[in-house]
Amino acid sequence: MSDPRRPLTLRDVSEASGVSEMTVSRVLRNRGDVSVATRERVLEAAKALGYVPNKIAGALASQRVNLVGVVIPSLSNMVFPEVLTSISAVLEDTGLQPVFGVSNYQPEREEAVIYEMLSWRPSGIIVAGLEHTDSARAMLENAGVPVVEIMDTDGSPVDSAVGISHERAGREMAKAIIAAGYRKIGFMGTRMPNDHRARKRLDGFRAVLAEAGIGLADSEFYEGGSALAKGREMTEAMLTRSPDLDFLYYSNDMIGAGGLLYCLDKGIDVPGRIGLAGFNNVDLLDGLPVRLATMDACRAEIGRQAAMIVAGRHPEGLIGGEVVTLTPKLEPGGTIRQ
Amino acid sequence: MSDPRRPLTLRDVSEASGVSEMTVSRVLRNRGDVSVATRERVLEAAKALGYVPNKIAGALASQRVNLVGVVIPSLSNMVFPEVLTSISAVLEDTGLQPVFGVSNYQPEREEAVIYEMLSWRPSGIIVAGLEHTDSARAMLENAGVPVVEIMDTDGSPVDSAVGISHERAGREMAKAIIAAGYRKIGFMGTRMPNDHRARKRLDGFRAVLAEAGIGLADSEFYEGGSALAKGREMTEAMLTRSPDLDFLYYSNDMIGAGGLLYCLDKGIDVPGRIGLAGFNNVDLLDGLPVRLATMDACRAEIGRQAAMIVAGRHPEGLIGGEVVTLTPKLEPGGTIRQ
DNA sequence: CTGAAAGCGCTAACAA
DNA sequence: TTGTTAGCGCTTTCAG
Repeated sequence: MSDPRRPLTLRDVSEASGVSEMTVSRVLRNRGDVSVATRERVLEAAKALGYVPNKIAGALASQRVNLVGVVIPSLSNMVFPEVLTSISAVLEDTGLQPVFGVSNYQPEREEAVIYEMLSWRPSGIIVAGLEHTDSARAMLENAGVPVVEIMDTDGSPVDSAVGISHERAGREMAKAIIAAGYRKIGFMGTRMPNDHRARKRLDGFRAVLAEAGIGLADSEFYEGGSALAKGREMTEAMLTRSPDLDFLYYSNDMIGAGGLLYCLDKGIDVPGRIGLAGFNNVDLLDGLPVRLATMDACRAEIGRQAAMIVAGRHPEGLIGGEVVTLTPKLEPGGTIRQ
Repeated sequence: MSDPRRPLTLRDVSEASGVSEMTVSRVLRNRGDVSVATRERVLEAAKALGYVPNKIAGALASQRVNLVGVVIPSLSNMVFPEVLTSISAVLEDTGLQPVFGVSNYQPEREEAVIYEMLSWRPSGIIVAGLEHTDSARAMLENAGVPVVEIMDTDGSPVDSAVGISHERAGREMAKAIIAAGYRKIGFMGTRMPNDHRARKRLDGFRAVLAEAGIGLADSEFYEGGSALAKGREMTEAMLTRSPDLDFLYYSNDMIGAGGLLYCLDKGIDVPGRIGLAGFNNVDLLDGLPVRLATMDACRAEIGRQAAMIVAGRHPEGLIGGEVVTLTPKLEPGGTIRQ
């Protein structure tokens, strides 16, 4: 050994086992026929040396990369880790490996992440949302690999899409609330110009209210901090300044849960005096004293289907263009009058 | 164009701009001196074509990869996404790119993830915990790049480590509880043989109790499901079968929060009749009606320092071996008697 | 079943 | 400032 810290190569294994590099390569990839004796000799040598194949070289030579890029806006949202988990689970059996990137809800950052990912020539890309910079969209269109946009289907996908209509989710919730007899409705959500899905839900929600001849009686937006605490604070503030509200619609379950805990604390009659609803159907809700009304965002199913689309596509014979629109289910819980 | 879907290469940009491949490469990497005129011509051509450099080829040629592998046990734990976020934030300015992998608390799975990562020859590896399969440990030792083990420092790191002593965290909590006068103590946690950190905390906790001549009066372990709901259920069950308990120690804040909500619900006097404590100091606690006693796991700081160690190391001049032990802070909240 | 030759797309090193 | 030449470590292809 000239330099003990030089990374090992196929050649080292070849020399150690007295077999050609080519045959070593075949053994290590389980490709082609190799005699049992040779195979064992090679495996033994590779293990003894602690050889780890160099996928960079392998990928360059074979023009094949077992990576799937996954771009999401945030990790702290609790929603995305769940999608990632279901993507991982599906890809596990396919030999594909997910690689995650986070855009922090910034379009330019997303563009940079997509560029970086494409430069590794992945087998596919999964990206949250349909809104991208022109440049990012162009890159995705020209990538020559399956592109699946997830979470949302209100818009024009680059290629395939799996998600729900957030506009419709907002509409359905508004309908249910009105049907239950609530009329003075307040809204709380994040102040994030680039959270298009939250915006679409609010748009749909407002549209139905407008059709019913009522408007949002109050609304408030927050940023940063603990969502549960924010929900509590905002609810207190809103009920103080608009005491006649009879319903609070939250853009996510965490702030909704905060609001619910506040109301229970104060002994406010829920859902009699006031109703509450969130969005996402996160696990957390199971542990609350009263179940918050919510709408399931189908996160696990979205991840599953997106991964299957990416995995199922052969590099050749690209068809693409599937759009899967899942239907979110309203979970009335115990915070909407029956 | 022969095949419109053939990925573009440097050669395409070279031909389109009338400049050699080498010069194009220099422009695209901002390396070496290139005249302004040439540079602009190249940039224009690259942009017009929509060229995305092939990092696989680049990495093979330069023997340099700007990737840092990050291996964590779980994404659903709420703790790890936060560590990832702080790692990302630090690496952002260094030109390094984190690549995440999840082991699901399975040693063999972790070994596979590490193997896969090393096969891409990353610039460094960050891995949660000090316990690995022999084979994984050997791979990390021979990787020839900085390896930082995070979260825990109770053990022998492969190279560097940044974390807290969970054994000590358990001890400190036990001391505080005993000092507050509690004597009949129950414990609840996850049933995960491979969650070494939770185990170490419990070990330390028990050791102090033993020194004080008291044992755990009751304990229960769960798996799966919503942690908040599990905390609620387990607490109800435990208080029913052991009504004389005066303290409940939870292995994480989520189940602790569930237990706290249960107690508040039932009108149990906290912390008078019974005290409660969790671990991690998650954001969520801010929104609870009463703040749960907990201990900060220093997640953000751990991620920050680990990323800095990986980033600060030059491939040559590897020193390694830093061990940073942070000191978790006890947050008494409102669930331990003063 | 095994091996030799030719390159994958890029960059280090050197030359002009 | 620009270009040329040789690989990086592997796999494809073709020949034994």
